[in-house]
Amino acid sequence: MTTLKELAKLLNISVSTVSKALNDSHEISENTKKRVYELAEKLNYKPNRIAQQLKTNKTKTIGVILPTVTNPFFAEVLHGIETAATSSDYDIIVCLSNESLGKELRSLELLSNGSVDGFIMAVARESQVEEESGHIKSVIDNKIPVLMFDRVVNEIICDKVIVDDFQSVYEATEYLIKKEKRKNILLVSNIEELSVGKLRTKGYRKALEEANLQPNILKLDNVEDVEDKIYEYLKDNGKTDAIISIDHITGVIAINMAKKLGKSIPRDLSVIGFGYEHTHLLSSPKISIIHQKAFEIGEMSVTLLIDNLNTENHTLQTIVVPSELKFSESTI
Amino acid sequence: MTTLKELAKLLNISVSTVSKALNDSHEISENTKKRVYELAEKLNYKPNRIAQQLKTNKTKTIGVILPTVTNPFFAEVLHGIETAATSSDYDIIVCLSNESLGKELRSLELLSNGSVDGFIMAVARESQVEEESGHIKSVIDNKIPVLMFDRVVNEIICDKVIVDDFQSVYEATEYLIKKEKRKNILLVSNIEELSVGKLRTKGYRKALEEANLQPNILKLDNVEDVEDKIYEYLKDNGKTDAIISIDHITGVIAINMAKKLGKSIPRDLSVIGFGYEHTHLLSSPKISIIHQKAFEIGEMSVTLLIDNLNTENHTLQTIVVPSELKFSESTI
DNA sequence: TTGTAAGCGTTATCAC
DNA sequence: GTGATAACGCTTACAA
Repeated sequence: MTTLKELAKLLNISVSTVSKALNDSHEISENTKKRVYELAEKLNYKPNRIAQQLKTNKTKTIGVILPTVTNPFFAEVLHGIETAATSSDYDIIVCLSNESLGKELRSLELLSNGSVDGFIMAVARESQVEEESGHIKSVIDNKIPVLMFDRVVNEIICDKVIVDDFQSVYEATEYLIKKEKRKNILLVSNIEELSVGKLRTKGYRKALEEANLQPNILKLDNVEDVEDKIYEYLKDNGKTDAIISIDHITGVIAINMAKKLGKSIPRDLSVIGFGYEHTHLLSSPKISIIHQKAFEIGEMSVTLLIDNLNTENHTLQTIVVPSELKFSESTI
Repeated sequence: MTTLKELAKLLNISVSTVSKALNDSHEISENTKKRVYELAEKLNYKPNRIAQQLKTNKTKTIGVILPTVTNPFFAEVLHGIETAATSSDYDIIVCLSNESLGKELRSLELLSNGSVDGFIMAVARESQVEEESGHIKSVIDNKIPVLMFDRVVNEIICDKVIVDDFQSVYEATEYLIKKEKRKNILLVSNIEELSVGKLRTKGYRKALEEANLQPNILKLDNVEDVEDKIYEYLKDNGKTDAIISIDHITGVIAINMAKKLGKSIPRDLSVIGFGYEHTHLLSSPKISIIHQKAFEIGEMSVTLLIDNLNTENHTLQTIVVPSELKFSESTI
């Protein structure tokens, strides 16, 4: 790679002159600038990023720690993060915790050595279950800003971008009760142990309580037997007239199982699930979805973190990104 | 952040002694080492990564450029890449081209300034359509190793990790013809312009040709009207007795549409699609899938690239990762 | 307008 | 066993 030194030597001027010329300093004559530009162009000179980082003590890099990226929600958030970061001239280093506390901890530690200016993260499942967050606190204590999104830790004070988990499910449930006159609404959940899962279930319970209806919750822990479990439940509980799935997959499966049992959707059964960009394409009849604005969550996270990095008196805040209830044509 | 200098000052010894002690040099006395270790531990000293990178001229970072990450295939590849990179002590900087040539070009350029030791990439759709690859060649000419996976450019000579696109579809088609005695096999495709799409279609054609059957190809360009197009096709072509989808989404939709038309699967219609980890969960009856080993592709890519980075006489190679034909219970 | 020199935090060479 | 010094490539007072 071409360096300033090489350019300087070839042009018979000093390194600092070259540096200033390339930074378009007013100190340098137009003539010299021109000579420098041309040679730099010719030799395809690019300032060494590492050296700049060392000098300025800024990496312009964000560490992004995600539980997984095969879940479309996190994939879409990553998309938003990458887009916003790029447009602010930041790079992102991505680590996947695979829902493991240990991996999350190691990633944070490894990148806390000057590799990144700050972190954007969603807490690993294990960290939430174990209620362990000392590793995150320690990063913040070391003056490296952290932003948490979606799955957050209440005890930790930092910027947060969250979804209206409680509210969206509350409203969806209320809609089923009031508009569609449903009385036996089943909640299907495979994320009960996550902060977001708890909030969503809470929203469901609240709406039912207000209508004096009984909650029915089907907890699933193993993705592989979801089909059977739902099928059995629907067979044994013929009165079920609506299903709310609080994840992005069991809703589609519920529709398939209901069809298998000869139920007409949405006449006999309404189904609302969480979903993202293409979820609706995969079910027929179309599932109604609570659409989390994952891309926007990613974008907002970057904006907020960068503000924290660049603003002297940044005030920590929690932003709630409202979800959008998207009714399928057939349900409405 | 604590630096060597600070440790040195506090211990009243020189920076170089501290450095050597921390690197467990035999030159340093056990006693000194102990004092250094303890203070470093206490002050949570971590060697500044940027300084090390500048010194060694190695970033231990891989630039990963993906067309998108909301496609489960690329998400899973990324998972494999992250896993393998982490276990080899490499970080990854992720850029998404969003299928755009311009973005791909800018990402490559931006990271070619010493930010990464090498690249792993799948070419953007636009780059393939426009047959533009000068930007990639120029990176390689600058002595930065590039590894391409899945979507590759034949003209560029570099390490490659690819899928057996031709072979897998050829075999799947052959299976439908010979074992299931299907005669009217439809190929559904929304990736016709990609190198991988062309290869898959070729495999299909070859198998049909050998059996003296006519190809029927339904090209879809807009995800939103896939349902209607498939529905119409199946309605107008009642003799269709098998469908091969060469992407990861239209197969599931085809099953839904066939059911809507009252067809029995797999009796009236066999469906084989491309799929990944959880694809089969989303359809009922279960779709048969050509399972691309996305995670392994990611892992292999990292292994091969790192070998290139660290081996003096690395020989460029192309690795083919065979797919696995997974028949649903109901089809077999 | 240009150049000198110090410094970012680390490692490595060489002297003491 | 320990320390002084230079170097990686860049930026930036300060000097000329």
